[in-house]
Amino acid sequence: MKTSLQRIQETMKLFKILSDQTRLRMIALLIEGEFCVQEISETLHMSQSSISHQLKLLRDTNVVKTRREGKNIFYSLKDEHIKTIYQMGYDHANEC
Amino acid sequence: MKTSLQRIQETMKLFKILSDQTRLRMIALLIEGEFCVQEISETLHMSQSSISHQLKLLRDTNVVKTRREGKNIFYSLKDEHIKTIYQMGYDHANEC
DNA sequence: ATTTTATATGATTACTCGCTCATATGTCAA
DNA sequence: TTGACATATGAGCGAGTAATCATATAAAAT
Repeated sequence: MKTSLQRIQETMKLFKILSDQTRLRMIALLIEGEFCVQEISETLHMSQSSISHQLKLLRDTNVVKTRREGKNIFYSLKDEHIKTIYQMGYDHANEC
Repeated sequence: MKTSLQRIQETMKLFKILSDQTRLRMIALLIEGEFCVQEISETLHMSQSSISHQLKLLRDTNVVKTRREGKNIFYSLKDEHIKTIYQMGYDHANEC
């Protein structure tokens, strides 16, 4: 049985994942489909290392899943939840 | 005309506001109604100063509005948007 | 087997952010 | 107008975090 405070902590963690520009850009990209690390890195114009670090965060919080294909590892959104919340936040933040 | 990156920045700012436990507890409280600073302070068991600092952030980002009544200043949610997003995040974070 | 390519990860650093303390501002009462 | 109460705010500190650099792991190619 979770306490009210624990539930708010879970909520906080979810929003924290979404409160970074790099991660949001990744999510926005992954909404479009499945991409490997170097594709993400090139698309966002960021180093392979920082992309990998952020992807690890998204993996650890169950936002994305991976699939290996040879040397490449392909990332995609784990489910539609994050997509829904992202789009809702996006719309609200930009409708004014 | 906003660029795609600017829109993501706006989205990031919105989620950033929601990515703190104290602010989430405040929002959860203000969903219930209108409260003055000391009421919020007592309810959350936090100092008047930290509450005021966080309320300033919520004011500056148009999440809450204020109303003075004598020595007290009453805070309430500015619109239903934040409430909707908060509840969606809350539900998603806690449904598993 | 060695090299090349793709990805992951530990350590370091610079920066951000939330709390606390002290103090300022504002309102009302005596 | 002085004091008490309510709120706001600036400075400083400590904790967390995102990018970088260097290096490790893993798969494929030669």
